[in-house]
Amino acid sequence: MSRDAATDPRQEILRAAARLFQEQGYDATSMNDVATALNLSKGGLYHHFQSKDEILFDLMDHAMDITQDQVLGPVKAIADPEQRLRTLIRRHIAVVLSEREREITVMLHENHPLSPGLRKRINARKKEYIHFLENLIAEVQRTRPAAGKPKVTPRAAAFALLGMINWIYQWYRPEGSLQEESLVEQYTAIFFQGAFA
Amino acid sequence: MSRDAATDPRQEILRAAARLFQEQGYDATSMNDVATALNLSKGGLYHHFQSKDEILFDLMDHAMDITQDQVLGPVKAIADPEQRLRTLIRRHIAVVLSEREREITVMLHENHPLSPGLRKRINARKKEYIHFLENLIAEVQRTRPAAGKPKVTPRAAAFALLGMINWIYQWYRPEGSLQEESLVEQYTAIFFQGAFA
DNA sequence: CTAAGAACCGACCGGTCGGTCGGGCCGTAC
DNA sequence: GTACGGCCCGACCGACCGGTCGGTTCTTAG
Repeated sequence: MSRDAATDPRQEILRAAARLFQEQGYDATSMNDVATALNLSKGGLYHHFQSKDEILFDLMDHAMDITQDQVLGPVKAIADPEQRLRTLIRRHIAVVLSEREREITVMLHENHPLSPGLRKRINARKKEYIHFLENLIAEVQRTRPAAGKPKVTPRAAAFALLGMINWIYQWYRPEGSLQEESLVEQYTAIFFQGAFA
Repeated sequence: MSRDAATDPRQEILRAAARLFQEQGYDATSMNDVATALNLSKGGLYHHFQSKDEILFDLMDHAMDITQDQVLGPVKAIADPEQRLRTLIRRHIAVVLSEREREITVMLHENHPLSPGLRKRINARKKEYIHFLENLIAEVQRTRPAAGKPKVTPRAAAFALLGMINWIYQWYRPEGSLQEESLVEQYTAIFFQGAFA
């Protein structure tokens, strides 16, 4: 039978590594740090992973899985384009802020040179997300009869939205005054109507 | 008499280091790399800087100087709040995209642990920028009589705008189809009226 | 019980890193 | 001339890194 996810050693290692990479950065975290955090020796750690890069890749790939499951999947089930976009914003912010899903911020920040093959796989998944968002924005634009033709291309709008949200990890502190729910509403308002509506 | 800026060895070193840090990252760039890029030995390099951290700090401090000179300074001279904000967006984007000012992206991306004292100085300058932007947005909100009270706080709007712009370095390629002028107009439009105006 | 394989340990390796140091070169002052 | 300081070289150091390896312990199937 398959492994219980809670005690699968690879999953545990990935969780610990994600925490350390997020706190100290990938380069500043040694394999010894990861092993020690798990009450393991470095040799023991290498029994489960072949290399440090493999850990990073698995982490990033897992981060894309999370995005797929928590954002893209649920969102695709929504019929109305505008509601679909609003939900995407809400869920994307939720994933970035999630304490449990530290892989996401690691993936957003680290751009350590993986082997070209692995790098391509991650980039392909990122691009898939961008294109989905781009198409979704284009769809919403079509349902909203603007006065003239819209000034903003779906592509630029997609990058702007991703920037707004993906930058949050740089300044957000859970103990701060700006809470998740308020953030979702305000960012949604800015993207749909601007900061001065 | 004071040094000519073009031949000041410290400035030359900072330029070279900025280029390498941007291309390969701070950790992945050795002092030997920096020295070699300048046809210098590592020992010679250490004649001008005491440590690698000192280079990084000077780089970041210089990046804040550039922001001061190229963005904050010129913008403060503009009387009309809305024009002031529009110019800030334009100039902030210009600085992030500037090929000559690589210090900026290094500062945006690297968060290597500097000594607490140095770190505080950089953070203080960043906060000063944020507060200026926050106040400017509040001022524009006052000049624009919104229907009800504005839904968006100046603080959230400031972070959203900074995220949009500071994230650009993650995806922008000068040879791409989206050019600086178009980017400025579209980002400005999104921030003022949303993506669907 | 035994045997086998997974899990793990800890010593170790080659290499690289940031940083040091003693000394050499060279323009300038006297 | 010579003494001196700025500038620079290149050999070197200790620490640490990612990764390896031979061997030990634990688990489990038969």
